[in-house]
Amino acid sequence: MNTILSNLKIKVNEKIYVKDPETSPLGKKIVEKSILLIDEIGFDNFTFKKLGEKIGSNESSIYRYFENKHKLLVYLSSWYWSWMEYKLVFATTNIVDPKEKLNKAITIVTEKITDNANTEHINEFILNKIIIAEFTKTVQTKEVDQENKEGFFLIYKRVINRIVGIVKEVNPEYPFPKSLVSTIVEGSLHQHFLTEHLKTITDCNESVSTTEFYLNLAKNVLR
Amino acid sequence: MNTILSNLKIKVNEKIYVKDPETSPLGKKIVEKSILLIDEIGFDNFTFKKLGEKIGSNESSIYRYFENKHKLLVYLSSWYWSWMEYKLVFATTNIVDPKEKLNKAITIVTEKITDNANTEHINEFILNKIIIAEFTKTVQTKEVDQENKEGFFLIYKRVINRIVGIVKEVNPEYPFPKSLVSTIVEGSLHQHFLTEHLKTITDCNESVSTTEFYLNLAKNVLR
DNA sequence: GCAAATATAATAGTATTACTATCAATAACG
DNA sequence: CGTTATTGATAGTAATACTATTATATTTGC
Repeated sequence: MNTILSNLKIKVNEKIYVKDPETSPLGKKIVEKSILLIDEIGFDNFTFKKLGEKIGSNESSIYRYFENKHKLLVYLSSWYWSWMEYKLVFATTNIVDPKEKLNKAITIVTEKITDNANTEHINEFILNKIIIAEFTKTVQTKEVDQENKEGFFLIYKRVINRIVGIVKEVNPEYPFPKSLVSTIVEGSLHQHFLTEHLKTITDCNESVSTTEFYLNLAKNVLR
Repeated sequence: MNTILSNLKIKVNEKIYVKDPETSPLGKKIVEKSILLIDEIGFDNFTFKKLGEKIGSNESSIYRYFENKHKLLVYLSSWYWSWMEYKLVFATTNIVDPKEKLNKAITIVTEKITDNANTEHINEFILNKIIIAEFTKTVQTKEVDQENKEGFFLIYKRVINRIVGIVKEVNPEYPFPKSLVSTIVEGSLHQHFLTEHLKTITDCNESVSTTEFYLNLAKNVLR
């Protein structure tokens, strides 16, 4: 899979950026180093000025790619969920048994990323850390309805609904497939966060356990 | 219950504030109006200057109560979860059957607040809206470990673990009680958010449905 | 190979945010 | 009635979140 992914260009909604960062070395550097810097100091403390210093480039140059740091985070999230979608499709095609397919899908979206799947300038391991720590901030803003209308969260919603399709195959009678999947996807990010920071309210302790919890949950709910 | 609650003073960790807002009219006004203003413009756009204008008071006076807006939000959250804890305790004492007790508990924490339980200066209906929209921001910061050590999230964790106790009564064999409860509590806030803003990835549409979904989920998982 | 177009860097500047400090005015309390 | 605590007003600083302008590279198209 690695080789396939390394050749694949992940498409992100054009409205998210001013100029496509994939089209220039500086753009790629912005993406690459912003991931590292957000992980290092947190999104709240992250500024374009600090990023400029980090990449030896000018603040104003970064503004030519992204309007503001919020949009940059939306871009990184979109990239992440787009990447997830590819992983999902790859892992589930040709599997006939719906239950097995669902287990694969849940595993993909709930497991912690431990390896870096060699996309040249994007460190998936660290990007996953950012998504765990900051993803809800991309949607939880006053502008969510406007941005949703503009398609900023399309890929995320598509990932959810792809899994919803599998859930319906497993049990067409189950009345809450969408809520179940959005609970699993969002919830697993939250469980990873708790594992790291608020250990007393989670049973998950390594990468395996969060996935185990949700595999068990889905099995029980859909039988 | 309303009358009991209106007499009750909810206790919040002293480290969260500079001066206890409950001890003065200005303090109460800060709490009251900050809830309205955060709901109105969102936490990201909320500033002490704007709040000062809104309450006809000086920015610097607000700083005498709260170090910064983050701490104010942590205060509001603590108040909210403390209130939840009271509601939980009231609704579940004297119920013998663990299953019934759990159903009551899940209902309390997952239902949308529709009435204002007459705490003089706090509008619980709007506070609930803020928690839905902004709660994760209180924990998802770079300072979470330090603040957790200082006990900023104690009440929240106590609410979770109180319900965990009931889950264990219902099914002592179930291996993930903490993750289940933290998924339900956090997840229900998320579902309420989706219902409001990203309707295509949730089945919940009114207050009832979110609770129904989680009641059903818990029943299936714990049988 | 050179002109034209494009991308980047450097600098400056503005409005807002997130505070801190100081001092005067007022209210509360014993 | 005087002390103390509380609030208000003003000022000031450093950082943030940008925008605008101009100079300098770099690319590319003919």
